[in-house]
Amino acid sequence: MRKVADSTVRRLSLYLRFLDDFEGQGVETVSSEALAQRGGTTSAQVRKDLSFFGSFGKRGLGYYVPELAQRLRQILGLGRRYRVVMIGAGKIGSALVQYRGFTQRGFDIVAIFDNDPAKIGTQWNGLTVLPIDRLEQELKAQQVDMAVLVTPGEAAQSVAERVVGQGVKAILNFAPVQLNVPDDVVVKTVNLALELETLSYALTNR
Amino acid sequence: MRKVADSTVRRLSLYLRFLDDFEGQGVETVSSEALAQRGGTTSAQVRKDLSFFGSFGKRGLGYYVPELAQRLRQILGLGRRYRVVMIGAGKIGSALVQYRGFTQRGFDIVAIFDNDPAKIGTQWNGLTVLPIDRLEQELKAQQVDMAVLVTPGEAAQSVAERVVGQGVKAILNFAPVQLNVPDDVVVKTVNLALELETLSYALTNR
DNA sequence: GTTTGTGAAACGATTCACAGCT
DNA sequence: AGCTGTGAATCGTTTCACAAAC
Repeated sequence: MRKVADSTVRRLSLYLRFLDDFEGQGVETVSSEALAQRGGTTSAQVRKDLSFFGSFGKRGLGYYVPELAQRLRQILGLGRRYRVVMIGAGKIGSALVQYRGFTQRGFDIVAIFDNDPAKIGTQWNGLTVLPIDRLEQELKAQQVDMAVLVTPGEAAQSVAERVVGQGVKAILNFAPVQLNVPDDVVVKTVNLALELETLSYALTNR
Repeated sequence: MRKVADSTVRRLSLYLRFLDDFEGQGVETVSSEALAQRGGTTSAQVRKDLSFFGSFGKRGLGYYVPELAQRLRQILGLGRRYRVVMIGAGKIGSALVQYRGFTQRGFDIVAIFDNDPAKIGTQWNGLTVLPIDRLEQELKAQQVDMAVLVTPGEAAQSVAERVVGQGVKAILNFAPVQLNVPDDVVVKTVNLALELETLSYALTNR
């Protein structure tokens, strides 16, 4: 089952959200065409995406909404909760800590770190901001699945190395730099400046 | 020059950041290989990316750092400033308003809207939060290039239609929904839940 | 009759490899 | 000799189209 395109996984995640909506509206079955329309893609694309993982539909009928949702949750690894540490208690970090979607989707923030003495010791959503020196100690003390990096660009690589050194295998990176990590570590970078620049490109070239 | 892949544009934006670094270090020329290494890609990729827009290098030598940087700024449409409105003065909105990278890269936030009476009238980084009812009026009064949407999911589509109705052609969307807009409007969606789910997928399937 | 699941075809992006310039 | 610029080859993804299932 290896080697499924990133674009496919992202679409699965979208489909799951649509299924949740459909389920909320009491819809029982859904066709690949209906999912496609909601997601701005084609029915063939939907079926192909799903086909990498099995065949979940009934011909002539479509997919049972709750069943397909359940399958997708399983495929995406959402049948469990994840323990997440946040590194950087600045503006974006603070917004993320309070973001409901995190917890709702199964991601629990279990520690927050910063190196600013003014922030260390303050309370964020029930968690005390810890000094960054305590990073290794805390990662050893509690099992952690992911790190969210919200540090300045200069600090990001070194922090990444420290969390990777403690066995963390997934990083969500908001620092505007390209992180260098071993092959068995997954990094997703969200780079705002880059998104803005693709918009400015699109506005310019029309 | 039409029809350049999104992935190409994103890489150009990365290269530009590397060139800024190189320039800061006083490096005068740079090879496609050097840029490639910094960006985790290949020299052929770098040259192909640039070749869509012209030939900026000298054979046997590489590229003049300041010249190539200048060219990339031009290609990406960064030779001017953009006027941006922010819609939604919640946690993420507030973090974004204060984010330095916005202004640094040429994007000026010129108005902020919300529908929460508790927020309307408060000051955000020198701007007064306006009631969302004033949206059309303000968009008419001042030329605006982009809208950043930081509303709840339910509100996003309707707000998008309102800004598009006033002629805005670019939207940066942080609401976790798929926006439906006319073909001549560009939307970039940053969907946190989706990024988290690709990470969880990656952690699960190894 | 409807809709899935999937090989095959079409399309698009990346990599190769080398001729041509400096 | 070194490095770019670019057609040609390769690889990966999306779309087509239809037989099989209900």
